[in-house]
Amino acid sequence: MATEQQVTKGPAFKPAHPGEILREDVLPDLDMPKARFAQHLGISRNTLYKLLNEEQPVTLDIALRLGRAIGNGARFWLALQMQHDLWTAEREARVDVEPLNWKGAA
Amino acid sequence: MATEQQVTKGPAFKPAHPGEILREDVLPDLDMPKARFAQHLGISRNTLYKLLNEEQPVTLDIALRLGRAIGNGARFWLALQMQHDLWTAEREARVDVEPLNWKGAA
DNA sequence: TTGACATGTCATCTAAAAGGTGACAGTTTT
DNA sequence: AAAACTGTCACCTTTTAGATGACATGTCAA
Repeated sequence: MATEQQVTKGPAFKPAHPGEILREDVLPDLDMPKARFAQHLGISRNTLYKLLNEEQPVTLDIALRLGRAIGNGARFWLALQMQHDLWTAEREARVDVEPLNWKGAA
Repeated sequence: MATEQQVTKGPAFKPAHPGEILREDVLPDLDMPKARFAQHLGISRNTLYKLLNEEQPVTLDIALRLGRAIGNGARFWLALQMQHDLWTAEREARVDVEPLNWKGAA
């Protein structure tokens, strides 16, 4: 019999990068120039730029800042990033590890 | 009126570091020397050591490996790490950011 | 029209951190 | 006793988040 994998099957579609949410949902409603927004968050204009362009992830630190500023908690942004990373890695990364057979196995 | 914070109030107790779970729950039941376990995961003995001693986090990469080997999916280990990081950071990190008032605010 | 601010974008530097290698002494197993 | 496992360290390398600074545009009010 085949050794079944795929324990937690993720969402069918690529979860949005936090930058997307930020760029498409938050920023438009937020009436504030990006430059000032960055400044308000206490990060550099450049970092915000990369974030919005999905070139850089939402870090723990940045999640905390977004959580405070926008008001939905750090967890939201961090989880969002995690979903995204997981989804990507799960179908890109070539991790060659065999499932172990042990007492506590499912 | 006071500007209410605390959007997602986390767990009351410090969420376990993945290393703890690994060390206390998994490894004992798993009948295998740590050295071999590390080797099986495709990581160095040293990295496993630091992980078990909670000196190093479960990375995306390592989460994938644990997920495969142990059989509960990467998400479990990664989320575990996130909980832990969040909890810690939320009460250690001094992030000085004001809540914004905007259209889409809660 | 000129100046103050905004933007997109890049190149560069740094500080941190994950992870490997190699070593050592000590213990357990065969 | 030899072989294998352990805890633990001191490195070294590579990657990466993030800052700074710069430049060319673009917009807009005075």
